[in-house]
Amino acid sequence: MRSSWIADASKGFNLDLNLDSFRSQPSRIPINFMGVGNKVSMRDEVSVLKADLNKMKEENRRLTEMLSAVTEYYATLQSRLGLATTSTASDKDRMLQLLPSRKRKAENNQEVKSDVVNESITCSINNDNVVESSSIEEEYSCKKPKEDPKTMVSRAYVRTEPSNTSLVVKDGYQWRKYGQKVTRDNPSPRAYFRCSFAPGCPVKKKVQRSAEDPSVLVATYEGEHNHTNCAKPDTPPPAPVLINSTSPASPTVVPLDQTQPGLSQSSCVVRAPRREIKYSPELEKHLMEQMASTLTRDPGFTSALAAAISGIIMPNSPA
DNA sequence: CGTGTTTGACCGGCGC
DNA sequence: GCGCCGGTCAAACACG
Repeated sequence: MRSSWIADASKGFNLDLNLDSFRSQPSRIPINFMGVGNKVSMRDEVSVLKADLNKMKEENRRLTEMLSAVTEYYATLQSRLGLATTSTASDKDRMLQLLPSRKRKAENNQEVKSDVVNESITCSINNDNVVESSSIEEEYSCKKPKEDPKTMVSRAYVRTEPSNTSLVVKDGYQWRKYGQKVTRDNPSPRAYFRCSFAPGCPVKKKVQRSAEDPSVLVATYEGEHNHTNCAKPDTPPPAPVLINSTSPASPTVVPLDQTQPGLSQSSCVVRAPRREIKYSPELEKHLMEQMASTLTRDPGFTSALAAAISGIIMPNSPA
C-alpha cells in the first residue's frame, strides 16, 4: 500500500517514523562519520543529530508544501469539473443553433452580448483519457472576445515523438481534416479537423505544435459531440499530458496514469452524462490515492524520493 | 470508385 | 478603404 501513506500525508505529512528508528538504532550512525574519529564528543554528536533533524524537518516542510500545492491544484481541477458538469442540454441546443453558417456570426455576436452564459473556467477529464483543460477566459480574454463564449472549448496536450511531424492526435474519435494554415504566432502549421464519426457532429478540432515545446501537440476542441464514442483506434494513443495552465510560458508536463480502469482509450467508450460531483472527504481520499498511485508508479519519482530520503539519513553515502 | 488529404483561393472580422 | 489574419471552402490529388 504505497499509495496509502501518501494519501494520509495530505493531512499532515511527516517522517517521524524514520526519526524513531534513527533514535532506536544509534549504532547505525558511525561515530566518525564526520571524519574526526573518537575525538567527537557526545555534545558534537548531539549537535550533528540536531542538524540532521533540522534538515529532515526542512525536507518535511518542502514535501508538505509540494503536496499541498498538488492538493490545491487537484481541488481547482475538481471545481472546474463541477462547473463543466453543470452545462445543460439547453446550452448544447443553443450551441448547435449557432453553428450553421459563417454568415450568422454577426447576428450571433449581438445575441452573445445580452446572453452571457457558461463563460466560467471549466475542465473535464473525459473517458478517452485525454485531459482537457478548458478555459473560456484563457481562450478569449485577450484576443478573441468576438467569439461565442457559450461554445465549449477545451484543450488537450499530447506529447509526441520529436521525429513525428504529423498533426494527428488520437483521441478515439474519427476526424476529417479540412484545412491547414500557418499562423503568425507559431511557426508550425495549424490543422483543422471536423468530427466525421457522426454526420451532424458539430465538434471541431485544431491541432498545432506548441510554440515553446514542439514535441507537444496542442489540440483545441470546440463544441460537444452529439454521439457516443465507439471508435477503436488502430494504435494506442500517445501518452496524454496535462499542462499547468497557470504558467503557459513554461508548462509543467505531468504524465497521466493510463492504467486506470475506465480510462482506456482503446476500449469502446460510451460517455457518461455529465453530472454534479459532490466534494467529499471520500472523494478527496480517492483523488489522493489516485494521485499517489500515479506518482508511485513513476520510476523517476520513486527513485528521486528514495535518493532524497537516503541523502538525508546518510549524508555521506554516495548518490 | 469512394474516401480522405492537400493546398491555394476566398471570406469575414478587425485594426489602422 | 485597405491590409492583415484566422478560418473555411473546394478542386485536385493520393491511396486502397
